[in-house]
Amino acid sequence: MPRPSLKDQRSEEILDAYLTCVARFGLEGATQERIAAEAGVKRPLLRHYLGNRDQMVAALNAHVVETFNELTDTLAVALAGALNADDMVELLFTEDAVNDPRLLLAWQGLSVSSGENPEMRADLLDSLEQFLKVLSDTLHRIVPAAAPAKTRAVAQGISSCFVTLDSLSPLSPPAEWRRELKQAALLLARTLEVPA
Amino acid sequence: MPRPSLKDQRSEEILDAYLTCVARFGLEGATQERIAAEAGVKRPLLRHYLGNRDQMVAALNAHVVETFNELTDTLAVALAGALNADDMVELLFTEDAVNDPRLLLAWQGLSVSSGENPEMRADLLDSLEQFLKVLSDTLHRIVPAAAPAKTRAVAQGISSCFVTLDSLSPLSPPAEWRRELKQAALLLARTLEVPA
DNA sequence: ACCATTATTGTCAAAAGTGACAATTAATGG
DNA sequence: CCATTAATTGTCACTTTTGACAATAATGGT
Repeated sequence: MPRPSLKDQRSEEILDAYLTCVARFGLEGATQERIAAEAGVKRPLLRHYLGNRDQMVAALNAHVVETFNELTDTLAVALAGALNADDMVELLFTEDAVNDPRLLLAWQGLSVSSGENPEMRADLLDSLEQFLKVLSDTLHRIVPAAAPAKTRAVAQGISSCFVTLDSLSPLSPPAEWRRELKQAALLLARTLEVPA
Repeated sequence: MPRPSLKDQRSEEILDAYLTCVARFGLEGATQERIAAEAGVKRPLLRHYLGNRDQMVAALNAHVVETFNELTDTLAVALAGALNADDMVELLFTEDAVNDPRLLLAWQGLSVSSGENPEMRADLLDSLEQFLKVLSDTLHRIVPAAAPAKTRAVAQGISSCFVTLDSLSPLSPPAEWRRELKQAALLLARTLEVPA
């Protein structure tokens, strides 16, 4: 009887536009007008679907965290086929889906303003911890002999290179940097395979 | 004859307060009222000393870049005494002056919103390139035999760990992460000393 | 004491952003 | 065709932020 609800679809579209704006202007710079323009809708629709500003931020946070977690899961599956450090790094730095810098930029934008919101902070931290765990577990599977602490440190370093790549994207750094960061991750991963 | 000018001192104070606010609220979230409150002055003073909003952003960018460059120079001096990879990483991750996350956070905040401002973008990129060069040169001095490309990659990786440390600070991550990132940098640096 | 210059504050108008509600349009089932 | 529900838009009031100017206070030299 009722008109069919577009809530899910429209919410996704708006959140995606929101994500774009946060990546480009920062969390506080992502005004409702910019979001609406980006999404190609009128401003009042934002409120209709996502609520007021606080609720919008919460929704974006949930969306970012969820997307990041899904990405982590996808990555975990892909990494299951990695036989050595080279495979692993190759997968990490070529996965196209991962190559959307907006997600990481929004993640960082949210994290800076998460001081007043413990829940957001915890979710963001958890999502990163989960990502680290996947890297760490993969490394452990590939090189079981390595000390856990060392494996964990390597995972942190690789994650760091990976994150840095996206966080630098607004500066459009020279193309070599991408290769260099990738190679750094590679060198780091190999340190596990060649125990001193 | 005239009243003595406090322009330099006050400008520094205000810029420091500005830096604090940008680190905490992001660039767009650093309103003049927050800055004024943080600096302990009335809002019109900001305009008196630094001009309008655009000029304030430009001034902050110049300040951040300058401070970062000075820090890089200081680091270069300190690193001149490093004899091996361990020394280098130890210096990097203990220098107290470097340990002010506000600078890096503001740097990142500025970088995301630098798309519209090519000059800012160039200055920010240069400051990071200079930092990388110091790391790279130090590594080359310590291990001259290493291939330049490899040295450069290692410098990128170490820089990445270093930057990540500060950029995560708003989430107040577990204390282990600091040690892990430090050890990742250490492992990476050592890869130069043990050529395959 | 007076002058020149600067610091500092007060105040107002304009602009941007947000919240909320009413009104209109559109689609589906009966 | 009608009723119901949701999508979509229009619009107004309120708050926040910014820009700009005037006015006052303070300081150092003459």
